[in-house]
Amino acid sequence: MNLQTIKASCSNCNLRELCMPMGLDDEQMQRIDAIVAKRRKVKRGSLLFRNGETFTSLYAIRTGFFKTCVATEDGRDQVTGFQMAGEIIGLDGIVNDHHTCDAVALEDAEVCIMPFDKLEELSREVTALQNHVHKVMSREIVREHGVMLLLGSMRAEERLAAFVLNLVQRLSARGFSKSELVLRMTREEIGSYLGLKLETVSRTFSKFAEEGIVEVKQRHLRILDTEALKRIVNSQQCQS
Amino acid sequence: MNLQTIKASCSNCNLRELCMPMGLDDEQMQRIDAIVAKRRKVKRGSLLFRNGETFTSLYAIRTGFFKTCVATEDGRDQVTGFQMAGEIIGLDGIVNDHHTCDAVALEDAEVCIMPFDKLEELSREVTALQNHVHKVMSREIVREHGVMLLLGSMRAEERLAAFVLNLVQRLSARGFSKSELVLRMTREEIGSYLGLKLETVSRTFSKFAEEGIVEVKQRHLRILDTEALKRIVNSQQCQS
DNA sequence: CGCAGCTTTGAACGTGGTCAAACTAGGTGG
DNA sequence: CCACCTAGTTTGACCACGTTCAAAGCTGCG
Repeated sequence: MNLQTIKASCSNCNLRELCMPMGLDDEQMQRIDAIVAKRRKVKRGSLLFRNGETFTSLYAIRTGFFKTCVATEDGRDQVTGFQMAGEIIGLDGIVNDHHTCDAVALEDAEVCIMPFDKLEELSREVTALQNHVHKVMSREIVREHGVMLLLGSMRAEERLAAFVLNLVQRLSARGFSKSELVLRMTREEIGSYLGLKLETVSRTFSKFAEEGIVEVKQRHLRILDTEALKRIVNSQQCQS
Repeated sequence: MNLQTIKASCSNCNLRELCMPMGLDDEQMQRIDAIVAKRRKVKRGSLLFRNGETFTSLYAIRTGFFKTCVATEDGRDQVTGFQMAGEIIGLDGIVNDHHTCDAVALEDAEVCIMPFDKLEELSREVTALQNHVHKVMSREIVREHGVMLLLGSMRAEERLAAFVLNLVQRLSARGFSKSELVLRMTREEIGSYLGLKLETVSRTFSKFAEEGIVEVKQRHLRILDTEALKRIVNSQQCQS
């Protein structure tokens, strides 16, 4: 268990606009600060929370990179998402007061702890916060619709192209390069997320590289032709 | 457009325990009644809301059966869920104030209209309602995790078995038979939901029928061996 | 240096997709 | 009332995409 906790402060956090509502006055900001009191460091490879664990808090990622995954009794498992700085995880725990998936840090990470009872309490008084919480949850629902579309109707190349575009888009929204990125996850984890085997992911990357669309060197990825990736995703092939 | 609206009342609705929080006092119940003021009838085949439409309300299904589906520009589309009485639809619209999927009635239906601004307002005062809204959204997130697991890691037979078991479980929770059901959707819609082609759905039903697991007669389905279906879903075949 | 974990690549195979045709049920109009 | 039409379903034959199994290569770390 990794329980190192540190005092947090949203008011002077540069990720504020990503995980908090906008247009709050000083008093409201302070009240949020009071609630998001602590941070927690999570070492690469260790869990922020695990399936079955009691749910108490949502977590805002400050630094680092996570995957969430669900599992069946018979040992199957499925990566349900990759999360980066500014994103909120733990929403799955609200229904039944315990988590239904694992959250694993793919690199050393730090999260802000947001106790959910306090969050509910405050969002009864701060309308902007209430609305924000609703939007965060709805956004997650819409994101998952997109993943279902991907898993249900796309071919391997389309899936991987969509995946890369999505990653680079989120990274560029955080000030990183639009054309270069380091994959924080293994081929197997990408495959699990995309409903493919790791060999297929590897092969498809190689194919993209042969075609001059990307440069792949292990986990390092350079995008040479973004438009080609977009064309692959929107290829009318599966017109039905 | 189908705008027939009728006065609603949650307080004496027999689906109350499905779509509303429990343990409310009379005053709270009345305030909810005041908000869920109207119902709307939706004819088989017509839309409750469509992609792009402005979001104003959530809908609680009173009678009937819906599908929701998302689409890409290039004509691909994906059924993201089937919803029945007591379930809430429209959550996708909260993030961006407009819907991102279509909701189609698969049989004549009636829904209760819950204006979302009013719902937010009241849930600031009625804690049980606030908590309920959060749980409804979280439940949808968890459900979608399950679909992702299905689409990402199961084979055709496993998917269809899981689908049938899920349907019959939800129906039996509403007082219907555990062994007999009428499919409200086409093979194509089932296929879209499960990431399979309609022919595969048909073939797999036939296979189950040959094996004596179910009896299939068009849309009418009788389950002869529930345990066999469960075994198919939990088959360790994809042990990885 | 040597080992473990991850990745790449090849060859053979199988599940599910594609295309096509026949069949069924339900609704409409002559 | 039956003939017809449409939408949906079933079944067959063939094919392709992605999986499986296997081996070799790369990278980083103790």
